[in-house]
Amino acid sequence: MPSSIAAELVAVIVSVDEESPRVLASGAPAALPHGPLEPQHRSLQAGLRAWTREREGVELGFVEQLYTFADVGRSGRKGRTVAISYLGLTRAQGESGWVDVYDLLPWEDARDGVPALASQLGETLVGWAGRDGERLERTEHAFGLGDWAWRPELVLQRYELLWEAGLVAEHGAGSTPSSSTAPATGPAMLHDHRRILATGLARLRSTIQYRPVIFELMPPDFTLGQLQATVEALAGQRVHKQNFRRTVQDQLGLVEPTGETDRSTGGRPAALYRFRSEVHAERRHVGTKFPRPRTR
Amino acid sequence: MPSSIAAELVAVIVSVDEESPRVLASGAPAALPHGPLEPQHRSLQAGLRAWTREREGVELGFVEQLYTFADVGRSGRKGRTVAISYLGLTRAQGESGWVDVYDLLPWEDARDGVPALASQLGETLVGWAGRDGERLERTEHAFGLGDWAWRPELVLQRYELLWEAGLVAEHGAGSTPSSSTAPATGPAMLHDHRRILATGLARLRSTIQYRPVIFELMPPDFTLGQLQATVEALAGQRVHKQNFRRTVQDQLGLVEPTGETDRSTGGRPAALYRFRSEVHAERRHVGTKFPRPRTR
DNA sequence: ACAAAAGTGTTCGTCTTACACCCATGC
DNA sequence: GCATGGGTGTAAGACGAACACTTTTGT
Repeated sequence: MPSSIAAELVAVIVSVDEESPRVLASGAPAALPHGPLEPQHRSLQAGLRAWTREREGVELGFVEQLYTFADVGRSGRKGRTVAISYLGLTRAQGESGWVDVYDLLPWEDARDGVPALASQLGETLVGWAGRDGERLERTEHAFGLGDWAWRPELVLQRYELLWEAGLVAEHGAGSTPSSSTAPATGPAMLHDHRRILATGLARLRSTIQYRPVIFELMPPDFTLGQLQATVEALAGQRVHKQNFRRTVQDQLGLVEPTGETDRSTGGRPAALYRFRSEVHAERRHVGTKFPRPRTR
Repeated sequence: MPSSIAAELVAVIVSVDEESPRVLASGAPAALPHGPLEPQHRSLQAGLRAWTREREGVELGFVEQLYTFADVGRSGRKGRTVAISYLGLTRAQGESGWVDVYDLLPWEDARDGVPALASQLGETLVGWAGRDGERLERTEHAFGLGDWAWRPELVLQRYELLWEAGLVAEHGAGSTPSSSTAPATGPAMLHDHRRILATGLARLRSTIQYRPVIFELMPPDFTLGQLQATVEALAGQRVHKQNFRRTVQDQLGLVEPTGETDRSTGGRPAALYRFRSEVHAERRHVGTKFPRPRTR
């Protein structure tokens, strides 16, 4: 007979502010929206949507299950708490409650090259790894050292290395990083919420490469420049402009021009596009592949 | 405060018998290994390994969380049961308890072309979809109809369509498929275990394309022909021989010749290879991409 | 000899990345 | 005029798929 266990939902709700990705979080230490499973909802996804609408006033577009965390001691409570985490996307950029993702994971924004903080952390981890070949290889792989290129989607691998090395703070469990030697790695979040956030960002960065979920984050009408800026904000990486435009337009039928233009861009007016809603969910597997500039 | 809920683990444990993939299952209706979360295990993965070793006598290699099922009524029990499902790979081909995956999902083996059963089911689903454009497009996409190619990894999409149309039996919930018109779609499994199996096969077929987990299923020494047969058994699809060999060998450092040969192949003796264990887990992201023959 | 499977060399075409360049607007 | 971002054509190259062919065994 199954054991009785405390179970909760934790949500990584993401929107984009043209410049940077934002996540719903509140309190001190910051906490992702979370709460118990409500028995009245037939499916978890439906429950999450209702719950986010009622409690946060946010209507979700794309929703995807992330991971179920159940390690003993993951919450402060004694005994085991199972957390089923979800990723949700919304274009509602409602006023308050949003936190810049890169304030919480400050080494993850590589739009202007790999940030100095990431390089410092990589070096620190190389020292931590010492003679341990596996640790060293994981570090070089995750942080783009040696022969490896920086790969934006390895968010979780980077976070887990930092956590193992005691370089990131987690509220409650574990010790504070030794602030003398180590660089500042951003604020702790409640329990393991920062790990859950890292899981969500990793998944999102992977997903936008092969499914056009990016449109869930855009306003109804947008320019290709805005679309590119949104992709770059999430990916934490620049993409090749000309090829990005082509890729999007060649995904025949995914977007269509509205006929209007946006003159506020500071240069030539940009044509506005909209996502073609006739495109059904399954057709959308074609994805928003984006060409990365060959850095290195 | 989190609600108290019944929680269990369900495992999709896979091995390959050169000819066909096998999964651990037992009983009537067949059930995947499952049981309550044991409070003594710190992490779920560790728990699953210990649990599989003790109860099934199987030592797992690769382990990965699949999905957490929590729909009301998914188990026979009243109220909600949360099932955290895992995929595990092993080379231990121990005697009993193994069931051929394609006995349970008989439309999924496309090694000799898309099976007649899959085509029949596709046609039946087209009828079921009727004027519903989204259903029709999902069906054509999942079953490789119209302009779409058959994609082996869409296991779950196919299963869910069949389930929605009432064409697969699930034990307890739902009705039996109307046996007069519909083709036979294999035996029911306990509760939603066949759906969980479909989730596992889908994940496995995706994973082998970009991570060399295939080696977890091979004996220590193997020929490239055996390796190819194993990939084909899982993928449910033939691959191009010459390019497969090259791809494997070009993944420099992934395999190395043992110097021995296997003369039992019926033709020219085949060189034996082994997986290079010096290759650490993180390096292994390079993957076992396999070239598919261009069918269509 | 011939069947059968192992193994090698090379061509062809597509898709990714990059480069070069023109266009339309505000200041 | 010139800075700024929008927008198009085309070439270099990597990679995937296919073809043609040789090698080594068992019967």
